[in-house]
Amino acid sequence: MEIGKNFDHTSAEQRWYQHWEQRGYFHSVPDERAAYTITMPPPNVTGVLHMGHALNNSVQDILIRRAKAQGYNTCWVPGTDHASIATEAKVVAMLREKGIDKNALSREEFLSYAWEWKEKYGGIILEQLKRLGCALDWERTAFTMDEAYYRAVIRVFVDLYRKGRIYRGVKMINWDPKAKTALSDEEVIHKATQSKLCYVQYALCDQQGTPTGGHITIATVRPETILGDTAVCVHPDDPRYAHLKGQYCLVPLINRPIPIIFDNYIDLEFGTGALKVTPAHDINDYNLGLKHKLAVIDTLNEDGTLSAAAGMYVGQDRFEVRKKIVEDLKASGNFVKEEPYANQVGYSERTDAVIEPRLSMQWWCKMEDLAKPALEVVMNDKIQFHPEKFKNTYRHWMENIRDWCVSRQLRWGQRIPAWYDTEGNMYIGETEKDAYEQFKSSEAYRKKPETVLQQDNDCLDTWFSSWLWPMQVFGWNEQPNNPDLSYYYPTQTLVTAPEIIFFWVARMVMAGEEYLGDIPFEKVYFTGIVRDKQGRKMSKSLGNSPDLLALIDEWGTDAVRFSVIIASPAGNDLLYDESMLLQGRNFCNKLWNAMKLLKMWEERASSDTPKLDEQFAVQWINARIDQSSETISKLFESFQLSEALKSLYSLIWDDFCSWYLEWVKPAPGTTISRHTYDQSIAAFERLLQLLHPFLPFVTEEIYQLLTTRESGDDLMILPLRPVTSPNESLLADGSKLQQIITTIRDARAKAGLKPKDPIEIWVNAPEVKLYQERQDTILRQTNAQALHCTKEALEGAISLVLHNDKIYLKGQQEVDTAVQKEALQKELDYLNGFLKSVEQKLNNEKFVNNAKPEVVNLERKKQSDTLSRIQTIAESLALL
RNA sequence: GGGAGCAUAGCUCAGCUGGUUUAGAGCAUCUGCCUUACAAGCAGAGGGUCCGCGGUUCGAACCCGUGUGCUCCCA
Repeated sequence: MEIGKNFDHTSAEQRWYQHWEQRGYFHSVPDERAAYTITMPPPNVTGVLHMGHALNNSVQDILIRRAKAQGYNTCWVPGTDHASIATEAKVVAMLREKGIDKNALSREEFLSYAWEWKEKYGGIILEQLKRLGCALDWERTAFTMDEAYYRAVIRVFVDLYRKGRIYRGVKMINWDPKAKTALSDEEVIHKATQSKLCYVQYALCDQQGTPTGGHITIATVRPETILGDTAVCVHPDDPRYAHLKGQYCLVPLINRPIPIIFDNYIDLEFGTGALKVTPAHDINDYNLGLKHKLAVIDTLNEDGTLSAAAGMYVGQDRFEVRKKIVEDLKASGNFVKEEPYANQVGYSERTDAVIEPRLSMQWWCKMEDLAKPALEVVMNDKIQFHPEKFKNTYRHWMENIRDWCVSRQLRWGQRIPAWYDTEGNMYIGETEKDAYEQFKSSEAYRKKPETVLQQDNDCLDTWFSSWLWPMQVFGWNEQPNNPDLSYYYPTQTLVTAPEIIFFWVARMVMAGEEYLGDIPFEKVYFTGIVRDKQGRKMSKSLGNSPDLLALIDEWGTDAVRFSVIIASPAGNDLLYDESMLLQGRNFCNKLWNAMKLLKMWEERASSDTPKLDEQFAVQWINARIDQSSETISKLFESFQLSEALKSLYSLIWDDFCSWYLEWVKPAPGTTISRHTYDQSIAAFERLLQLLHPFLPFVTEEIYQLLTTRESGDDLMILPLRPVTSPNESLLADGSKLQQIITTIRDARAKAGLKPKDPIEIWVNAPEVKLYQERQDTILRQTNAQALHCTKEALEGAISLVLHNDKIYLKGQQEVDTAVQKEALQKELDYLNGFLKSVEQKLNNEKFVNNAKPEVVNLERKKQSDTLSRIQTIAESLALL
């Protein structure tokens, strides 16, 4: 195969993904190995790949590929979430385009459109994950509305109902008038909003509504709710209103008499200290209403227009009415004034409509008992959170948990398995047949056996299905003891965004504990939030999220993965900067070129015994790889993937390419020993293997091109060798050799010597072994002609000091002693300053007495090292 | 209003239970190189009041207090 100038990501990505899949590397079946399992957070079936998915799934893929190389039986389960609100909105919009009104359709008709939509668009995001290189077990792809999954959700609902944890009741809920559905507290986004605080006066009256003279002024930001007022409340200790005990006042415009009540809930400082009470439209007012047994007048329809109960403005939008009523209050003389007021207003996460607190009959799940064990397993680290700080967030929520509103006024989802007879009696069962069985033994049946039961119209919250994800993807409902579930559950790691810690993470823990008596995952890694360069969260509405597939097309998957991972330190936000793509692509190219270089040597390999310098280089690079492997293992344990990638980047670029390959590179016209060549290939393979989880395509492609492989010899499944401790003395020698070379190059550059200007090196050092043994390498790397050891100072030479070694360089030009002096003097000044700080410590009795002996010894060693360096430099300086 | 977190080079971040230096890396910047793998490159360099103030300690980027600024979560 012809090797191109650069890495061609387009063909490599297609080829290798297909190859891995065909070879069955993605699929897992239980065996004797330990399992490493991840169930992917199912993206919305409506979704398309965005930066958040790219980060999240790159991380999971890295963990999976690494675990596979470590010998685990890895299983990464893909799937999608039916996303009731988002999908229903999409389907409604599609119908509207076709000129079809959702409400004109029967449930069955609507659902058939919804399924049609799902079949057509629902798999897009999963296909996109293939482009990202994700090693997913496609044979296990799950969907939260699959038939079996549906049954599991219904079973859990019925079970919780029978345990008394699920109940039906009227409560104040967050109503989304646009989607016409209830939202949980978690789906409401509070935003600071500039509102107007209106002061309105209510005329005082008697119980019958006859004005008694005078009035009371209230303040409100929601004047349109005035028509639903059923009381005015003041603080019992407020002297301004003490005389109004037992009195009434009139609701403006409609002149309904309402009582003035007293409650210390009132904030004396706010507004006028008098609060209008609208139990139907405010949660606090609702609670006041319960306490004082106030009437409830619901003045709003489900679409946010005013209802007949309002008596005025019927059918008009709440925000229109807010404007109109102010005008009408002005006309009626009730309006006092208005002032600007900054408050928090709730918006729907899905539709961005202003949330309306609304009383409504909903299904609820009691959380207290479920929360208890779920809190405990996180607090005692049976489930580990990374970063740990999220334990606090988790505990805070769990300890203040409120009942979960599990019903949604939608059709797309699991329909609530409750049936009603004509008298409103309720029968809960997994099937309609169950419900009829119950009905048949009821009093209602005896009276009216011909009754047709009606099923509840609502469906369940999507999270009420996804909380079963890690169990149900392995067929929990069909058979709780099935081999897959026993083998893969608990899963090892969950990778998700902190935003859904309550929605999803907490609830999965609850479901796992409740139904399997075990945690669903051992570790949770929370990734950061993806932000743009300016620090703004990437979102569809801001339009600041790049088109991922376009990025992949242009830069390649590996470069995209590189850019995403390198910029996201464990658990911190990711500030996405496209310049990282360039770095990623250049890195792929660097690898490509290293391969090209090695391949060029192949035909120059000889049967000669390796030179000593080659042997050293091979041993050294392997020691460096040993050392990095150890570091990387530790970094993986704490999910420090960006650090791991950085260390690999530098190991490959600096140590392998810039140092190692130069050290073993055969001079033009000469050969390389076969042994060294093979060892170089082997070292490169080790590097590719370590890098593979991060950049799967370029590494596999190069691995395959490096040498002829047997079928099935693929990098993706190559077992990683166990971590061994590096040979420290080799590392020290390598590092010293690098310093010698860098010091000489630096001096050359500073002295204005061109790379081609010949020089000779003299070394006056206490220990010259390394200089002598690695002479060839030093000469080649510094473009020097000869290296001599000496015990004398050399006059008229460039004078350098490295630790305690004096190095002299002699070229053909005169040496500028002034520059030399300046450099040495600068170094001397630094060392003197340093020595002073060390001696300050050592002269401090308290330090010598209190500090640990090894710390004191360290300071002593610093002192003597520095003293001898100072002496060495002073000597060199004296000769200039 | 309640809670959590952050502040280190121009940018993004490391810096473990306080002691290997007068604080590191990548990117960006500057200088010199078209050296036959790579200019998508090579060889070098410069760059910091570790947010301010106070305290604990023989010793503080690190611990405590406080102020300032920012972010997130909850109400």
